[in-house]
This record gives sequence, structure tokens and C-alpha cells, in this order.
Amino acid sequence: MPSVTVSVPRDFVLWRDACSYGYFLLAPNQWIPSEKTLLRPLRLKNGPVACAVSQTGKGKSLRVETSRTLKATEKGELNSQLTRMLRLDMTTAQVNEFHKLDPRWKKTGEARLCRSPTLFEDLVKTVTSCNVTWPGSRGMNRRLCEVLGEGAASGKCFPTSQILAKQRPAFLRGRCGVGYRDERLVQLAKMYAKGAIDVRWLEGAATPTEEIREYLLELPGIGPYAAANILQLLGRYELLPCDSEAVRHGREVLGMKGSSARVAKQVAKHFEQYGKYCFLSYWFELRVAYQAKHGPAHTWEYGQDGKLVTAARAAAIRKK
DNA sequence: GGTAGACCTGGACGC
DNA sequence: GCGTCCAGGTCTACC
Repeated sequence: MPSVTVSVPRDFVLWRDACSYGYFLLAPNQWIPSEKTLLRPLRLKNGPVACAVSQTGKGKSLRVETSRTLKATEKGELNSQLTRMLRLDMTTAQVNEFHKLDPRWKKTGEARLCRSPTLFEDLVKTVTSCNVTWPGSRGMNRRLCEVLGEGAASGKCFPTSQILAKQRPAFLRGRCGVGYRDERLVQLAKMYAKGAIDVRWLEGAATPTEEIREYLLELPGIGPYAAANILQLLGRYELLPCDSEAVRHGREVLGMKGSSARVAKQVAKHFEQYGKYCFLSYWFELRVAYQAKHGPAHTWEYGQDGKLVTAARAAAIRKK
């Protein structure tokens, strides 16, 4: 099988950093715990290509097995898409800066959060994770790929903005189960496809965070939570996406009391101590609780019933 | 500026 | 198996 090599920063660990944010569990991503390998189709200039990304050790280059031989320009495209997705552009110096602000994560080395190869996919994944439980979010992303994605049946790409923009809202609702998000997703895709959303400006280091936030809030389907989440996906960690999980964390772990709105404000205030890396501190703290319940994230996989196979559930299955 | 209710789906629960 | 209730964030109307 043809393969490509991708260089990584010396502190990068695939199983830790690819499984750092929930998007590694959303289609078209597929994590294989037993092989510590990430499977996902990528859309390149000459068409889709199925990829299997693996690594032999910390700081070692990634080995990317591809379903077809790539031309030099396509290798460059693959490199830049994986760089965005796995945050390979977050330097070791930035990682150290975060660990200096919050030393709790220095030992494990956690700092990078997995995202999507494109901003458009991040926008759609954010909208499809609002006002819905996690299985619902997984279902929407799976069906978007199955119904609208290009590529082999076993590995369909995430639909592009152009493809999504051409759909009728009722079709999206009926076939992809996106519910009331149908029109908002089509509107978002239309804006993105015609270049009305300035990706360079949004991803530009010089653009003020508050301006980006205000802009995002004007987009269909994007409210305060979604805007803050997209900001962290853009590498801006100073705001917290305060959702029900944040409130639960505030009450159960940080011992906060009062109405949900009050607790949300208290949580945001609490994490301000971590400055520009506020969200990273919050997220890794939240993960400790998840992993205490379900085991390490890189061991998570889904059974044929679509349910998460946690260590506890695996033991229960074995007993049967 | 703050609040209430609708939006839609999947899971949990009771019968 | 069926019906009911609930959780989840955004959006709009209303005060």
C-alpha cells in the first residue's frame, strides 16, 4: 500500500493528541484503539483518498497509508490537512507556554486539541453538536457523510460547502436527520461556498478575538456556545463555551451553587486564571472526569449498536 | 436586557 | 412495543 510520511513536533503523540477532543469520534473519523490508528478519507485535488494514520512513538513522523499513490502536490495537500487536523502547527514552545500557565498537564503532555481538516467541517460539526445528545451528533455526522459524501462506501468524505449548499433543507432533514438545523446548515453552506465567509480573516493571527466572536454570532445556527467553541477550534482559547457540561462540572467538581446561568458565569470566572489558555485548562479538567468514568479516550470505540464500548461495558459484555 | 417557549431527536423510563 | 418525558443550544417574540 502506498504511504506518505508527515513530520511532527518532537512532543507530539498520535494516540494522545488525536483523541484529545470528541471530534475524533465523529464521522468520517474512525479511531482504531487496538492499532492506535486514525482512519479517515481526505478530499484532495484529484479526488478522495482513504488514509490510515499511525505513529511508532513520541515525536516520530506519522506514517499515512493511502488508498492510491499521490502526486507531489497532493502530498502537500494531505500534509496541510493533517497539520490542521492534528494541530501540528502548535509549536513545542506554545505547548510549554501552556504548561507553564497550568502545570497540571505537563506530565501527560496534553495541549493539542484535535479538530477537522477544514474550517467548514468544524462549523458543521459545531452546529450538529448543539442542542442534541452525543449519539444524536454522531448520527447526524455519519448520515451527512453517508448521504452526501464522495468516496468508497467504507470511507465517504465529509461533504463540502458546495455540496451542502445545493441541498434542499427538507432533504437534509429527512435523510440526514439534522432536524430544525436543516435551513441553518444550508444557509451556512451557501455563505461558505460563495466566499461570503472570509476564512483567511477568521484564521488570521492578527484578527482580534472579539471581532471574530461578533462575526460568528451573526452566522446562522451559531449562538454564544457555538461561537466560543469555534474560537477554540481556531486556536483561540481565552473564552469558554459554557454549555450544560460546564454547568455540571461547576456544580459537581468545583462545588458551585445557584442557577445554571450563575454557575456558568462562575465557571468562566474560575478559569480566567489560565489566561489565553483558559479553554485548554477547562477541557483537560473535564476530560479527567470523563476518563475516570469511561477509561482513557484512546481506548474508546463503538460497538455494532453504535454505543460507546467503555471498559465497564466491555467487562459486562464479557460476563454475558 | 432578560425571559419564555418552540424547534427536533434519541434515550430513559414506566406501563 | 408503545407512549411520555427530558436534555440539549439557538432563535424569536414579548415584556
